[in-house]
Amino acid sequence: MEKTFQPADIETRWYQEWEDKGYFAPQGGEEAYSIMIPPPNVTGSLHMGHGFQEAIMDALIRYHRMLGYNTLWQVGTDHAGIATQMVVERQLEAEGVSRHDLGREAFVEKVWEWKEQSGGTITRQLRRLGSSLDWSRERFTMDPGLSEAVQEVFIRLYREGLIYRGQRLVNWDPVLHTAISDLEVISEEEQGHLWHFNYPLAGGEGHLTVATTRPETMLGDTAVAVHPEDERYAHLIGRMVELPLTGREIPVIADDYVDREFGTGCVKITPAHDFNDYEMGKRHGLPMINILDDDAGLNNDAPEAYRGMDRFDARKKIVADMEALGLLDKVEDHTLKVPRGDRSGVVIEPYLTDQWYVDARELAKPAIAAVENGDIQFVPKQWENTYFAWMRDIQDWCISRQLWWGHRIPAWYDDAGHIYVGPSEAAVREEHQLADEMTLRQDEDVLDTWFSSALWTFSTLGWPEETEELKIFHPSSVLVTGFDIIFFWVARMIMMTLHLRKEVPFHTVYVHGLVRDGEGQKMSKSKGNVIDPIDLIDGIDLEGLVAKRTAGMMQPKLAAKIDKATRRQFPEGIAPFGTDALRFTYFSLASTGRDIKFDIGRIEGFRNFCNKIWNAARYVLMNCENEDCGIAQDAEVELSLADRWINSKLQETSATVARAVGNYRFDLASQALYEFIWNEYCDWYLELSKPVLWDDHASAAAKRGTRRTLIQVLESWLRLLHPLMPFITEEIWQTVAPMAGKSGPTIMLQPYPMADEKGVDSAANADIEWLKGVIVGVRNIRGEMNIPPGKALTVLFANGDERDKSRLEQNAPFLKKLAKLEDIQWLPAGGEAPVAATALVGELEILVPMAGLIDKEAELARLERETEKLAKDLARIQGKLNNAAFVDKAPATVVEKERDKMQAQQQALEKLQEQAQRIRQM
RNA sequence: AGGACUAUAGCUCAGUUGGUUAGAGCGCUACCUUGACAUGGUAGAGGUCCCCAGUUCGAAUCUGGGUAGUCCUACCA
Repeated sequence: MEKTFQPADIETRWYQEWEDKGYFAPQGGEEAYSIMIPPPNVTGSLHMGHGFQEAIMDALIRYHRMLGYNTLWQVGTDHAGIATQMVVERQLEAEGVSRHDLGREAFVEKVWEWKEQSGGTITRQLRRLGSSLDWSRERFTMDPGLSEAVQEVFIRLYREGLIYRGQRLVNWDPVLHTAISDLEVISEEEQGHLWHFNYPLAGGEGHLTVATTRPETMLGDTAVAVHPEDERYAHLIGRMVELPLTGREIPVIADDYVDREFGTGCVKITPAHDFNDYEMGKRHGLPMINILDDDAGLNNDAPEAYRGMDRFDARKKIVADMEALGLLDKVEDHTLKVPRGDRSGVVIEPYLTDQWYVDARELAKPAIAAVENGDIQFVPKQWENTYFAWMRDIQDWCISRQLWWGHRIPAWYDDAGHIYVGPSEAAVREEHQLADEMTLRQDEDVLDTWFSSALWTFSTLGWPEETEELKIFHPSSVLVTGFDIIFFWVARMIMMTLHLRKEVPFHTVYVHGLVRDGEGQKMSKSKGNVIDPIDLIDGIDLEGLVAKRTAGMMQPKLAAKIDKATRRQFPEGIAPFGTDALRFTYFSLASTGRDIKFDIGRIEGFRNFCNKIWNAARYVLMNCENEDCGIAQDAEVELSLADRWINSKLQETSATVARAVGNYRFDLASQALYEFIWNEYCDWYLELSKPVLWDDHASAAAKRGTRRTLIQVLESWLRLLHPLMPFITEEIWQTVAPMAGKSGPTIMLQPYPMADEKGVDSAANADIEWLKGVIVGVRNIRGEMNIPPGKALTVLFANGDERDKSRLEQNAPFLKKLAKLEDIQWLPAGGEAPVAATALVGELEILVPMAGLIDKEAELARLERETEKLAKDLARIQGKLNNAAFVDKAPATVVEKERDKMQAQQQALEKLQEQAQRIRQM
C-alpha cells in the first residue's frame, strides 16, 4: 500500500467495476426500498446542493442495500423547458438565427441535439460522486413512455373537469413570450417612484388625484376607485372623470379594497394589467382594455401616440405628456416590489391570455389529508406547516407555456373554437365523429415541466401500465429534497399521485438545507461563488477556477470582481480531496438547520481522516499479513482487555450509527464513526495492540487474539462506514476481508453490521477508562513539566484499592509502553512518599518522583491550577447540597450522585493540597 | 403585514425526555520525526450558551418579552 491515500485512481476504478457488474440494480429481497432521484436538468450540471443531496440519497441506498432490502435508486433527468429552450435560443442567436427562422420542428430537433451533446455532464458527475444509481433504468421526462404518461394524465384530468382552459390574467414574460406560474415569479424590493396624476372631473370643477407606480397602465384604466366610507370622496362616487391622453371617460366607483391611508385614497383601476384591479373589474363589471402586446409594447388599443412603443419608453412619454398638461401633481421616491421572471430576470406583466389550468383546490384536499394523517411525514416535521400553509390557500396552477420544448398539449381546435382533447388528431376525429374536411389545429403550447415532474415517482416505473416495478417499488420510501421546491414539486407530486394512483408517492420527505458558501451567501453563477463538487474531488488550479467562474460573464466589471474575490479566497486553487472526503463533509453538515455553510477547512480535515483510515489499515496489514490471525474455528485465542474493549465500542458505535441514520441525522452518524475510528480504534486500540504484538514473551494465543481483533474490528467498521465513504472502504476491504474470514466480490453487497447489545462489555470499558486515566495522568505531568517524551520514568502508585492492584497487575505492560515507564512500584502502606508530581485516578495516586527531573515552581503552578479548578467545582456542589430544597425535592439518585461527587472532589482536593505542601517544603 | 427559523469557543457546528466539569472539527500555543500516518503524535489555552424576566430544588435546554439576522407567504395603487 502507498504511504498516503491517493483517491483519484481507486475511485474511478471501483465505480466502473460496480457498474459493470450490475451491483446497482435491485438485488431482490423481501422488503423493497426505493428512492426516486429529484431529476436534475438534463442540460445543466450538478452544483454543491446536488452533490449534498446525492450523497445523502446514496448513503440511504447503500445502507438499505446492505441491510438486505430490495433496493432501487431510480435515476433520470428532466427537460427543463424554459431553461433549455433559452440556452439553445441563445446559441442560435450567436449565429444570427432565431427559432422562428428555423421553425418549430427544426428548432426542437436542435434542442434534442443539444441534449445529446450536453446530457452527459450530469451523469458523469453523478458517477464521480459514487452514486449507486440503477443506470439500466435511466429515464428522461421526454422519453416516449413518460410522454405517454403526461398525455394520459392531461386527458384524464380534462375529462374529470380538473383541467380547464380559461382567459385569465397570467404572469407574462415579455422576453420569453410565455406565461409562467406564480412560483416562477420572484418579487423583490426595488427603488421606484410614485407618480401622482390629476384626473379632471368630467364637466369641469376640479379633479381627483391618483397615485401609480406604473404610469403606462393608465391608458388601460377603466375606473377610479375610492373607499365607500371615505367622506372626502363620497360625493364623487358614480360621477365620471376624464382619463387624460385617451379621450375616454371613466366612472368613480366605491370598493372597500381601497386603503384610505395610502397615497390620496384614490386608485386608478386597470383590470387588464393588474391582479387586484382584475378582481375589482370583475366585481364591478368594468371593461378590460388590454393595451400591451406580447413584447409588452403598446398595442393598437392604446392611443395612437403611444402605439408600438416599449412599455418603459411609453412610461417616460406619458409622464412628460401629463406634466405638459399640468396634470402631474408630484413624483415621490417609492420602494416597491417588482415581479421578475426567475429565468429571464425581466419585469413580468400581468397579461390577459387564454391558458390551461389545473384545479388545484380539488386535488389539494386529499394531499393535505395525507400529511395530516401521517401517511406522509416530513423530516424535520416543521416543514409540514409550510406545506399546509401553502396548500390551504392554493391557487389554480397555470400549466401551459408558450414554448416549443416540452410536452405539447393534446388539444385540438376547430374553426369555431371548439376544444377537443385526446391522444391524437385521429383519435379526436373518431371520438367526436368529425368530418374529414373539417380543419383541426393542435394547441401550440407545451406543458410546464413541473407537470411531468409531478408524475415522476410512478411514470418512471412504467405507468400507465400496471408494471411489476410499480407494484414493488411504489410508493417510494423517501423523497430527499431541498425546502425550496416543496411547492414546485413535492406538493404537486403528492396531489397528482394521490389522484391518479390513490396512493402516496413516498412515505417520508426528508428536507435538507441549502448549501451556501463559506460566508453564508447563496451560491450563484452571477455572484461567482459557485463550486463544482468535482473540483473539490479532483482539485483545480487557481487560473482554472477563475476562468470557470468568470466564463460567459456579460459584465466585465462583475468578472473583475469575481476574479479578485476568487484569488483572495483560494490563493492556491483547490487541492484534490477525493470523493470520500467530500461526501463525509456533506454528512457532517447534514444537521437539521436550513443553511449549510460550506467551509473548505472541513473537507481538508476529512481528507486527513481518509489518510488516517488508510494508514490504520496499513498498520493492521503489516501486522497481520502472513501471520496467524486466529480465524480458524478451533484456533486458540486469548483476548486482552483492549481486545474486549474495542469490540464493545464497536457495538456501541453500530447502535449509534443505526439510530442516527434512522433519524436522518447523518451529521451524528458521521461524527460517531469519526470518533470511533480515530479516537478509539487508532489512538488507543492500535497503540494497545503494540505491547502484545511486539512482545517476544507474549503467548501465541494472545497474539492471535489481538490480530484477530485488529482485523475483524477493522473489517466491521469498513462495512459500517461504507455507505458514507464507498471508495476507500471498498479498496481496503478487498484486502482485509479474506484475512477476517469474509468473502464476497464487493463490500457493497455485504451485510451491514448490526449492533449486538450482548457485545457491550461495561467491565472492559471501565478498565480501559482507568488505564487511560493513568496514562493521561503521567503524560500530563510529562507535558507540563517539560520532561522529554523519550525519557523513561519510574512511577509510584499509592493509596489504591484491590481493584487498582489487579488492574495494574493485568495491564502493566500496556501502561509501561503507552506512558513510557521504566517501572511501576507500589508505595508500601505507611511508607514515606518521595517528593513527587502527582496525578489522581479516583483514589489512586500516581507519583512521579521529582528528584532531578522536575521543576518545583512548575509543579506548584500546575497543582495550583488543578486545585483551583477542583475548589471551584466543589463549592458549587456543596452549595447545591446545602440547599434543603434540592435535597428534599430532587430525585434521590441525583442527590446521591452529587454526594459521591462531592466526596471524591474533596478527597482529591486534600491530596493535591498535601502534595503542594510537601513540595513547598523541599 | 402574517408566519417560520436561527443566535453555544476566533471560525463552522453538535448538545436526545431540564441534573455534563457545556462538546467536536478547523484555527491557536508548547513540545516531539518513537518501527501505520507530519494529511501525524502528546499536552494545553480558549465559552456571560444574544439580553431581560418567569416556571423549577435545578435552565444552554421549558414559558413570555426584547434585540439581531435569515427565509417563506401575501401585498398598497
